[in-house]
Amino acid sequence: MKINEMPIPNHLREAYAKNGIEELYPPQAECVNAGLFNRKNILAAIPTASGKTLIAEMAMQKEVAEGGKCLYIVPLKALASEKYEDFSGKSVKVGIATGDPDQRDEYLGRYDIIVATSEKTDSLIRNKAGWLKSISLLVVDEIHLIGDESRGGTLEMVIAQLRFQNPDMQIIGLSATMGNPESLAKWLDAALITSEWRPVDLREGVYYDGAIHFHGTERLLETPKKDDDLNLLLDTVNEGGQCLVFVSSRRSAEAYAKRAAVTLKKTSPTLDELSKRIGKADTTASGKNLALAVKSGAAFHHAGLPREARAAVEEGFRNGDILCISSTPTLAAGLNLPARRVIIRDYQRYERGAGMNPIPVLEYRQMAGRAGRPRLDPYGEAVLIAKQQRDVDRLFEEFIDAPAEDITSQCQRENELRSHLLALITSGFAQTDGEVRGFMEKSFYASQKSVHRRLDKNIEKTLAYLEKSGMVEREGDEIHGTLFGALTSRLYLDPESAMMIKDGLAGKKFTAFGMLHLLCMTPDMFRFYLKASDEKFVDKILKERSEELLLDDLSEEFFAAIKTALVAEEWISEIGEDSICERFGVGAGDIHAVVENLRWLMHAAGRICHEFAADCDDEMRDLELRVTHGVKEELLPLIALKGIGRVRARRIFDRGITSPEKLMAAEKDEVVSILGATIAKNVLEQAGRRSAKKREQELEESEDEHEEEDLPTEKKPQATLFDFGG
DNA sequence: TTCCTTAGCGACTTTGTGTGACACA
DNA sequence: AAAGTCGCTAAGGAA
Repeated sequence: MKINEMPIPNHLREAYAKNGIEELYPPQAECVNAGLFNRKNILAAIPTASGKTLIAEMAMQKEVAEGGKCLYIVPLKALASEKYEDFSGKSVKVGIATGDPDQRDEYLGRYDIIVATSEKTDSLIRNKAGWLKSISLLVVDEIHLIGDESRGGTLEMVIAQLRFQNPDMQIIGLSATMGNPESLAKWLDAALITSEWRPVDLREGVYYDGAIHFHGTERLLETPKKDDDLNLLLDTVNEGGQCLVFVSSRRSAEAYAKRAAVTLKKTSPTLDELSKRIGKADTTASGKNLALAVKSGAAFHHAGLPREARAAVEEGFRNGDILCISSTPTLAAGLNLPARRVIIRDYQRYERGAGMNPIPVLEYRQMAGRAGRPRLDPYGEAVLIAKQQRDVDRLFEEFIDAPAEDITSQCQRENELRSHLLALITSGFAQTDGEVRGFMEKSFYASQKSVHRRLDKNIEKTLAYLEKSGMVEREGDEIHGTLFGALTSRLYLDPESAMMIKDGLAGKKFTAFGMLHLLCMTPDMFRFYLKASDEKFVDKILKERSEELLLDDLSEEFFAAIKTALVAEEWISEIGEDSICERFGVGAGDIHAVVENLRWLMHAAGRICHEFAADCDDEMRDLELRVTHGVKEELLPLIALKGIGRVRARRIFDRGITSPEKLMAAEKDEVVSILGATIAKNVLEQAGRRSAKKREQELEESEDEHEEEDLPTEKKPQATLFDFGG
């Protein structure tokens, strides 16, 4: 089937022709035959790299040409930017919506195609973005994630809500291969396309004792000299290919890269440059290891690395300079980074309380699917490593020849349900008990199970919880959200988190550490693992600072929250990243994750306290700023200036310039000598404007105070959802 | 023989990833 | 449960 015959805009046809795309891949053609261009719903469960993006793009471009609007949902922010780049520059207006401040939500309506993460979409629904009603084509990438324990429920609810709002909307689901695609297709009312076809031949095999065993054939490695996992690497490198090695822990990833570097011993100016770049981006021990390995052509990749270091590794690999990356599952999903050979060394993973367990087949498929770069490699190889002879057959059975798992709906889980039911009510999808039930009756969950007793019971329980928490109110048959419930939903908080924040300060004294710890205890916060060596920190806190803590508990979570809060506290005490990382054994990337997470929760907590809890607006606002910038309280006046971060603020402050006003009063030459001419000029201008404005405000405020004094003090401030600051 | 490096062994430790708010001149 | 780290001892090689 030819691209020329497709009912897509001319400019797109030309763009494809320029890139040498003239013919559809077989699974793409099947989608067309199934009614892709006739607004039929489609579920394409086909392998990675078999052209899913092209299917979606053609459909979206046609839809836009006919006056429609498209939403493309992805699971990861990194994927959102990748797709945004893909779709941009082709005569349609493309927007991106993630939790990062990319673009303002209101402006999103102006775009033809909007790329968004599932959580951001959920949040947009809760905040009633009007343009969502005009979405006429919905594409859901990696739709099999509907079965993901932690995030599947959100995706399911998002799809259900969008369908409810826009009954005529076309849906295209793009999925990895899974066990029960029929069941998902049925729920989506979609034509099902399944295929194993790939543009590059994929050979899957098991390595044991000097040879890779494939179905039918085997490949002997020449003169193996080292450990198995290194021989497999050398074999590919000698042929001019690259390797991706999947292991089960960060430590293993780093160790492998170290060994690979010693074995490869590649040198090049580009590698030296990359190595330097990485050394700058990550100055912790882990970063030094990486820089050293990269010098010799090997690298590792995991979430402990800061973004820039990760990006450098990805770039080096894509350009062919780095010959191998050993990686935790960070690279399995997401980013498109194929390699000639993929080595799945660790096919088991530790799970808390359950010991080592084999990874799901679905995950194996995603790793194996990274093998073979289209148009660059003659074939791709995915190799599992057997430790004993008898494992060879077992690995074929368990992974290579195994069917992928079935996916099951996750939206009936209690912690998912409480958040999503609240959203249904506060955003107006359901106003009565019956409507809540009715909505959930149309869920994927209900379509999978014929008996709905459990769902009914969970709904009942959850509604009772929400009512007890003061998030919803009943009036006869009607249910509606309270102000507290509405705010919780709009802030995208788990109701449990909102409750903890609201009640946490009651009768207690505000301290920064106590607040941080409270936030670290909420289900919305990520927490560090507790190591044996961390006990001394935790003990010390319990002995010396338990007064500051707002909660009392002895659970493992509680201790993990102490560690996490300590990391945050050091961050806002201007302690260097390196020393934090060393003391707590975490990566630079982890600190950024904690900070990001806390920024969001701090903001949310500020709003909740302002409206519904203790009066500590100033403390909350200060702490939010301190978390955002990583500074002590004393630097807050300076940090308000653009171009002044934690480093520059500290430098000026230590010279006795402690506020914008003092900055104005200081010798110009001195300011220039500290900050440099350009920044100094910019900053001085800002400071001037600020102090003028401040004087004005103070005048106004003193007038206000006079007026307020006459009012009865009993009157509570109206519960409006206004912002701080300004 | 002495000194230094290395190999081997056992005890001990640790164990993936990711999304979310809001909006300033 | 399994991989990696660390510290110890024994072994081997050079001076």
